Amino acid sequence: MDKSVTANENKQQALLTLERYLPYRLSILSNKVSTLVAKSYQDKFALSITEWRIMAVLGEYSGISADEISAKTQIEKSLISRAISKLLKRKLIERSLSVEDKRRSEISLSETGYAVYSEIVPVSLDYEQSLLAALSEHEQVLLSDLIDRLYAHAEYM
Amino acid sequence: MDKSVTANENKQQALLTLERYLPYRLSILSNKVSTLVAKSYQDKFALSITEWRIMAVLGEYSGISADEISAKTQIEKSLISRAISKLLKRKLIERSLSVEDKRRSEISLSETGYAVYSEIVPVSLDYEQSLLAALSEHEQVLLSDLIDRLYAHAEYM
DNA sequence: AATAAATAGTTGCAAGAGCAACTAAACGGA
DNA sequence: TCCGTTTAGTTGCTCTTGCAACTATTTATT
Repeated sequence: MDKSVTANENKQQALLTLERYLPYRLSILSNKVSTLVAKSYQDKFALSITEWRIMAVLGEYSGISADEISAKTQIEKSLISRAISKLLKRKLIERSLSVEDKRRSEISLSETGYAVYSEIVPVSLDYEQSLLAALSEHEQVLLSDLIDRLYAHAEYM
Repeated sequence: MDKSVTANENKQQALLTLERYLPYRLSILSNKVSTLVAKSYQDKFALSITEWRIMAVLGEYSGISADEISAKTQIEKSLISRAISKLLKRKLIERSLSVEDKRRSEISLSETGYAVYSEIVPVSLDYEQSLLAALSEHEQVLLSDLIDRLYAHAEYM
């Protein structure tokens, strides 16, 4: 018997074809895309995806707390805490304690951090664009919308 | 000054909004979906996502090698190797050495493994369906197509 | 046939991820 | 004001992930 003949051909069993299974396909697409983009800055700046995402939100929102970074990046707060230590050591970010709430810290990009940020952003956006070049303008908008709705629905489930 | 005011409002810098950045959005959507689906079988069968994916391909292709599983699941071969050991210990799969090629192993679901597989598949498919319920039939087809094209393009890059 | 190159699978190791326990500070009643 | 609860952040621990080195076997080259 041929090894690659499906095991289910004579069975009444519902068949799950992994290659067609949405959660799986999302996962490998996401993985491929993330590692692809990460390569564009890892050699030059030695930033992990987590670290880069933290810097990305800091580029947008300066002076926010670790918890807010966690919320915006969806990265677990212990990971944020450790990544922040690293970025502080490398002087890419700065931290000060909030006056009103001494538990809270206020984090922002340092001069160097902002320079790095400014260099990576265009590269990352270019990468996104060349990825999306596979789709028409209209399809890009569509995909964006579908992702948002799927996410909202998944969150709700 | 308001803490949440953007840091870039007065600068000529291209802005990367993480929440709108495709690689990021794909990543959190994929994560959300995977962990959601995983929950549906983890309590009952204590299978990791990796283990479940291996069993899923074995349900389709019986008697394939570790390398072929790796190719089909896109999971790194060392992870496959370790997952296989675990599944063997739990007697969910069986392994025999190929006669023609003694390096090669031929892996298939055990009786128990197939029983587990048969129980999980419908649950997983249901989950996929309830996820996709957020989209119309037409949109589902569309999404599927967009994912495929993006993936093909990313692989090509 | 002998040796080099390629392939299947395993294992070591170091980094990443995530849960949970913990400290310190702030808040919210009674 | 006092005490229980919540919140911000850190750290310990464990499991996962992924690269790279390694063994065993097979294939290719001369």
